[in-house]
Amino acid sequence: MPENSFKKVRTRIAPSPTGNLHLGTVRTALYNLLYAKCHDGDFLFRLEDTDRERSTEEFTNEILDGFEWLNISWDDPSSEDAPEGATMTGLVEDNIIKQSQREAIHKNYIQKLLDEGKAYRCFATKEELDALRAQQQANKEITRYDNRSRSVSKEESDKLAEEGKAFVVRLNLGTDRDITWNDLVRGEMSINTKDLGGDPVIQKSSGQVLYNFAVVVDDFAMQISHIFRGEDHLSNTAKQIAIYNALGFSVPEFGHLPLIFTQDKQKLSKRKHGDIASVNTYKKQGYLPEALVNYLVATSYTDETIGEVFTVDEAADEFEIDDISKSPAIYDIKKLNWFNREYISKLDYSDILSFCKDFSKYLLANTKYDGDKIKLMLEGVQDSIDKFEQIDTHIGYFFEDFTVINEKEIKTLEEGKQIIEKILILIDHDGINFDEPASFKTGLDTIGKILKLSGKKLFMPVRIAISGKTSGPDLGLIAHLIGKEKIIERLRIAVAEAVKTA
RNA sequence: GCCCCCAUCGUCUAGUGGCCUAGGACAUUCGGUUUUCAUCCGAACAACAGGGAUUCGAAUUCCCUUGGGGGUACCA
Repeated sequence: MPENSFKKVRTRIAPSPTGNLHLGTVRTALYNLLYAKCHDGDFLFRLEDTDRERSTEEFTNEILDGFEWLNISWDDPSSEDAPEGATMTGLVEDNIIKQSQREAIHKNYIQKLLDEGKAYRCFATKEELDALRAQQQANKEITRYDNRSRSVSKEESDKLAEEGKAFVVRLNLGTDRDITWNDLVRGEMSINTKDLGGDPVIQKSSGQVLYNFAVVVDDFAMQISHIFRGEDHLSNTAKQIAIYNALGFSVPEFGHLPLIFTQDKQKLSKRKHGDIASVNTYKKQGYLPEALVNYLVATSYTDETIGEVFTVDEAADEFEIDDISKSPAIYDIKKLNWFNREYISKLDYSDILSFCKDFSKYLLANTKYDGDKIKLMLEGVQDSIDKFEQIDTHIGYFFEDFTVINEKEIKTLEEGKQIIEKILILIDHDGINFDEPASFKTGLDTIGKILKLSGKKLFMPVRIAISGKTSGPDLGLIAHLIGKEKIIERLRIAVAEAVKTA
């Protein structure tokens, strides 16, 4: 573990309730959680709800529900072994620290910086700043704030403020200075203050404190020792380190994680890529939280000893920050589906049943089948579903009649007409016992011998006739579940269809 | 524009100077098992972006080029 002055490893996830829970947020949370767990540290949660215009209660609940569904929980920041001096201000129910509860504290620190001359008021109007930018563009210069208000005297500044002139507060970054840190994922990092766009605003003219500032005050107050976040925060980190220094706080360790990309190699964003970025989508489609979590951790992280399929606890035992990749990971829904299948196939029947019930209109309205038959039915399709949303397409024919419209399938029916007719005769002579799943198959076997047919040629027409599909569980099982009467009906229809089109 | 980051099969990655004619997983294709289906098993396909340098030896170190991405707010 890298050394710093913090007494204990404490990490956090700090989502902002300005949108629904994002896959990237979850992955960031997971790596922070894993790092804390493998160092016997704490993993905390802070809600960054200071943007009053965009933050909503609805998003807050959605984020919290999402984490709960994923079984990601955080520690109590006020627990007995919390580091000395760690704040409890802003702590609300469920171990959540709300940033909006800490505004007074943020403002005190702004004032402190102002008093110490490390920050200053900037009275430049929007028009002034626009003109500056236009001028810089005309001169082909880099557009950035020129730190003009640094030179305003303290007296002047106080006077203007007293007169009620609007101002923002900016942090004095100094001149041409490299801000460096040893990034836990990327190694030595260095960003020059002149590339930061001028002295950053830390308090808006409305009096509201800005993200970069509030984060630093809160992270230090919470005694956060390690911060893992997306690499899109790289330049924020430079500004934040400057703020840590100005405030005289010890600086935590930073690690910048690779981003998740979409197929088109853009940052996975809710705005551009819609639902696929939102955790809720996966919940609604019937993914298992364990599978989603596993997939998310496994992109950008591999460990030979735990392999591909693992739980958070298993990963926490072996977690090494060095095993995190530096390059972005392209989001691959097929791989996620594979993970989900893996987890579904391992589920106990009671879980299968309860998930299927949540996603199936047929099971909801079921009066046809008893519990034993439902069990046979669901176990028959368990291995073939990617996500529970698909359940009804796999079991629909057990509940509802269908029409074969696919030309290829109709052709198969025609070709197998004789087989189907023979089965009907066999059933008519009580040659098949529908109480026995094996019986139907034995009957087919006999017919196959008579007609000198086997394999696909023998089975596929029957499969299509009784299920309307080319794949599914064992034929004997299907016949057993659907029952004599219905099977006869479907076989007769199939013969009629074959005749009609022949 | 400027700053920063990244670069191995289609995708996720293993690989930290010789064990690499580059390994695994997903996907794809083809076989086998299951007389059908699913599963399972086997196989095939397929990559070190390019150029220099260092070295007896480079996917691995350094430099350049190229490509991709991120940032550049009184958002978080």
